[in-house]
Amino acid sequence: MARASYHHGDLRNALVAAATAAVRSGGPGALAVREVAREVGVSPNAAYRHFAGHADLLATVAEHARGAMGAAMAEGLSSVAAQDDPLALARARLRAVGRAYVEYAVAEPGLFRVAFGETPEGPPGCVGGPDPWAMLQERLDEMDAAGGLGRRGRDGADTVAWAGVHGLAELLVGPLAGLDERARGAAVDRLLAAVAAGLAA
Amino acid sequence: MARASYHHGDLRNALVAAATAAVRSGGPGALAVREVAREVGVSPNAAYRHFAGHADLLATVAEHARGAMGAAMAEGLSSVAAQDDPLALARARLRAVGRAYVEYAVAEPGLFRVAFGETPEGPPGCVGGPDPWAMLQERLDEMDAAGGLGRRGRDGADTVAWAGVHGLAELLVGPLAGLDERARGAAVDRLLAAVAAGLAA
DNA sequence: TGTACATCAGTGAACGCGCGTTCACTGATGTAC
DNA sequence: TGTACATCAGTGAACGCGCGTTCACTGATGTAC
Repeated sequence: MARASYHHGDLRNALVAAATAAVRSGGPGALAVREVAREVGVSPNAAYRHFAGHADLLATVAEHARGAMGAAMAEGLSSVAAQDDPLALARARLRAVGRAYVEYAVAEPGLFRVAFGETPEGPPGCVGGPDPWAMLQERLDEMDAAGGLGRRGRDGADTVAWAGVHGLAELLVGPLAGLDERARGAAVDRLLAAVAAGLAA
Repeated sequence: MARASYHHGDLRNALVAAATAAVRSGGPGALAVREVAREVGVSPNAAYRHFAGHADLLATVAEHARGAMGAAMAEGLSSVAAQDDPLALARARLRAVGRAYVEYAVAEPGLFRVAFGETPEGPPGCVGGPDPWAMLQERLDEMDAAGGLGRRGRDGADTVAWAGVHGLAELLVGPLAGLDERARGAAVDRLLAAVAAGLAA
């Protein structure tokens, strides 16, 4: 794995990849500039040629994690069967992105934490995939157009939907880790149904 | 602040208090055994007379934080006006504990994070106040008795309710910090309504 | 009521560690002529 | 086509730091007789 030449050639990407791997297996706290550099086979200070520092590297990992989340949601969305009833379709599409969100969190707890955790002052941003937040907005617009949002309408529907899905994801990754896959699936189903019902009321 | 005698007299509590203050202002990552000891005016290793180590101290802080959350919920509950309609009452009581949950999180983000964050292998536990989870269960039992849980009934209602409220709390403390108080209040109201509607469906 | 002694709750010093970051430097690359 | 030179992307060594934890020890407390 030792590189032949003095110049790495793709150090920035290599650093991001190694940093992502660290966060993936140990969460945000597991990211250390020195260790990432070591992993890539480069001296610690080489990283400073590509990132302002630790916080910058972590923020970059978060951007990529959000992109990956968006990609997972897009994939979930793409497998929703077409349907004549526009409301049923809109609901199915909203469910699909919601389910993908939770499943991504469970599959990648470390990346999930860094993607949507303490966001210190930075604009969200998103690299390598569609923006999860924008995808949610589109689903809710569809719901609205299909008449799936009740008395309270479109305003604030985004926060409700995001909160439900995000909360379940957090619980499944934290206090409710330990639920087996069956129980987890049931919880996801019930929560998604409740969100739809809550929005329709 | 220097203590007169060689023995502190109440070191364990003093350490917990200092540790709580540290977490309160900087989150879980801000807890350091040495600094806590310094704060209390005691040598670092004195802490090891009362706690197995860093993790034990942090877990103790988390227990107290959960107790404080339970206390906040109990207080919210106690101010719900009596009412003839049992279903309306049950809903009001559920809303009250839910609102208190979110408000506690916003008021004490550091403690909230440690209370319900990564729970590494320990049983939850709860000191200094009622158990939040138990309080939620009771509310849902009341909802059930009053006929407020719809087709899907009591099973899994706890996860749905907790997820909604917990998710909103996380968002308000993370990506949606920055919402002003008015917008936050509206989001809480709408979410609580959606949860009730979701459970009733 | 006094005293010997076990126990407990602290101290002081040190261990080894890995971190983020900066300094002055050098090997490699590519561009202008 | 060749060469001087600016620029870029790395290196090596060191800075100071604070951490968790352990060691052998000592001052204070309380209990049995």
